[in-house]
Amino acid sequence: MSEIRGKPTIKDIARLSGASPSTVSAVLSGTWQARRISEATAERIQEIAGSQGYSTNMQARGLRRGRSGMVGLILPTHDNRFFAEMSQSFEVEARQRGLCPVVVSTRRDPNEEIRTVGTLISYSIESLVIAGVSDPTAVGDLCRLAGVRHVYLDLPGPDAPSVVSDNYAGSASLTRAILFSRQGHFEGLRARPYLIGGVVGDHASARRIRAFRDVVTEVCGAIDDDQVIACGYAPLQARAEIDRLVRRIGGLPSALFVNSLTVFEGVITYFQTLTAEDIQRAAIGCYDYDPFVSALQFAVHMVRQNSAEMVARAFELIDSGVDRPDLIEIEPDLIAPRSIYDRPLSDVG
Amino acid sequence: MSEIRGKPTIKDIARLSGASPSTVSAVLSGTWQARRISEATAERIQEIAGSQGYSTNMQARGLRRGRSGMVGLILPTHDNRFFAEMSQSFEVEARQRGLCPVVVSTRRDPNEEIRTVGTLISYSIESLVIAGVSDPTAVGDLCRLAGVRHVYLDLPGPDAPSVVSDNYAGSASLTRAILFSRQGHFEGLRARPYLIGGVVGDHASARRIRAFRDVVTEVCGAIDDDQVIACGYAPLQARAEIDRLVRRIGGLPSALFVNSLTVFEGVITYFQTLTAEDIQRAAIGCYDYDPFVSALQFAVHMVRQNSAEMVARAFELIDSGVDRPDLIEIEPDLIAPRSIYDRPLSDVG
DNA sequence: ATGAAAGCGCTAACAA
DNA sequence: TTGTTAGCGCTTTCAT
Repeated sequence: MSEIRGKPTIKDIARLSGASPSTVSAVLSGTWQARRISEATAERIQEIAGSQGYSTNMQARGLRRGRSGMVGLILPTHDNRFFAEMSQSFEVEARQRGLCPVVVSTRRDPNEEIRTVGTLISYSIESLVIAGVSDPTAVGDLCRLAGVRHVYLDLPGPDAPSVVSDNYAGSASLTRAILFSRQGHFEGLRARPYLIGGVVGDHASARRIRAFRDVVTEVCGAIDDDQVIACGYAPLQARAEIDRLVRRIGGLPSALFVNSLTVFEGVITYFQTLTAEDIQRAAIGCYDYDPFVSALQFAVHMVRQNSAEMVARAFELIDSGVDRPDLIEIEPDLIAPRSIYDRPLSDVG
Repeated sequence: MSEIRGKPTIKDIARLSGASPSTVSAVLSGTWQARRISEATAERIQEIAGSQGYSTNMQARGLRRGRSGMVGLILPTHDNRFFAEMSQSFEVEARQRGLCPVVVSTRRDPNEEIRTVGTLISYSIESLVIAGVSDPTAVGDLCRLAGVRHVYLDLPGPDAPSVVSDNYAGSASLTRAILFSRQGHFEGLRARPYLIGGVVGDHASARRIRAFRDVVTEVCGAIDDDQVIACGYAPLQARAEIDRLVRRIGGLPSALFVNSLTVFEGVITYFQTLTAEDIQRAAIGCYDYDPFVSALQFAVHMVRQNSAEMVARAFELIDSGVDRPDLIEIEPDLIAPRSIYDRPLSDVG
């Protein structure tokens, strides 16, 4: 029994089994049926490989085959229920395909985005799911140059297929929900509904804002530009803006549409300075879902994007090799306040 | 100007620049000072590489150098504020070191754990941070066999250094906090404090439970075994157990120590069936922090583990090459109810 | 049914 | 200061 220095390689297994490296390779990579290697040989090799603790060196395989077996997911941040759910689904889909999932966050920072995509390309990522980057064009260019198949998620990109939430439909439902659960006794500017958060330039916000405007116009008869406060997604900014709004109109409005969880974090921060009654009088909606938000001291209508479905569709697009910049919209669910228990909980802890 | 078929390689740049592949390699991998290559040559090569959109093939480099430049983090789930914060810190630390972070979740599933670690090893991961796996011994064995440096996080392992929260201290503070904010008018079994969640066998739970018992004994004079319900970390299980408890003792107890966010998710699920008054009468504590929990309709004392510090220490251990199974404990913070705003918000959205 | 040999892109001796 | 060469571990024709 000859000694092996480090991790066993195909050569070691070949020597130990009396077969050639190429035979061992075929057996260990599962292509031995096609190469018509005898079952006996295959079993012997697998036996030895197992007992030696052999595991394929994916760097070598990747180099030789010209691909790596890795798929990437780019997120703005892990620290958010919506994106975290995406990660979970992404891992499931990747593993189902025998691929290695690599999830990275880039904090909506354009430099970080291109640097990170560059890194992934260096590692010969096979395909990339791009969720919520700030500069899809730059990222897409990099991918195209490197021949990396890619799909946009959540926010569409210009040069490849995109899977997004049906932002118009979701926003329309949410807007209706908060409008119809408004309470009376609001006067002046406070009687009007407001939307806070998001970036006017981005597709999701644009659609959500349009739906908000449409529904508000339909229900209330009119809408002013200042009822839409697209102050980005950062909590701190949102807090400042909600503060300004409250000062300007003399209190919370009758209805408030909060455009994403991160914005909601900022808003809730500000709410702590108000009394519970003040808050409870307002009808609050949030485009995105978090189970704990479901249980807050005031009712929050939420839109839960179907991240599992979105990720699944993204993978289908990658599998099928489509690269036209189609836009696929997935309808989200409207979640009634305090209805956390209508949906199955995760059994993971 | 000669044509290049696919992605440019070092050979292409060599040809284009009139230098040799090894010179190009030295320049492009930043070791050219040591090789005393002239600044002029270096600049010329960098120029050309830039204009050709060259990027290092990390699979080739990794294969040649015998390491990959990747570090891994194994989590139970992304879908949890504590672990999500870990991911964020992990990425920062990894990138600071020029490494590529790979974060994967394994859902506390022993098979998934070993399969995933196997995959990472196949990819020649350089080191691994292992947070909250169910079978540290199996995972550690794999790493050791493959010569992968590793550090345990959150839950200690037997064969390598571990960085964990100071569970005893954190739990003692939290227990005190809820005991001292109990309200009167509880009789019989309901007057007693209870702890729910966790696994008796695991280090974190063991320490937290011990502290809970010590402090309860100190403050209340005694504690019964049935005041500790170590029912695992799964939300569904926790819901069932809290339900049983309430039936058994006739309502919520005066004080409830919830051992982790996932358990809290289950508990809050059950709370929805109670009235706000019922809940508000109980003093609730949660070992772990979530900003939205801070804003619930009832006060929750929380322990916020210092995940940034924990991750930083884990990397220091990896950097320094220590592999004795030392245990490093990082003191967590006690967060008073509704004090979300004492801490800086993320500015990421 | 199996082996020999070339080569993926890069780096590190060793030469010059 | 730079070039030549060998080889990391694997896969894949092509031969037999």
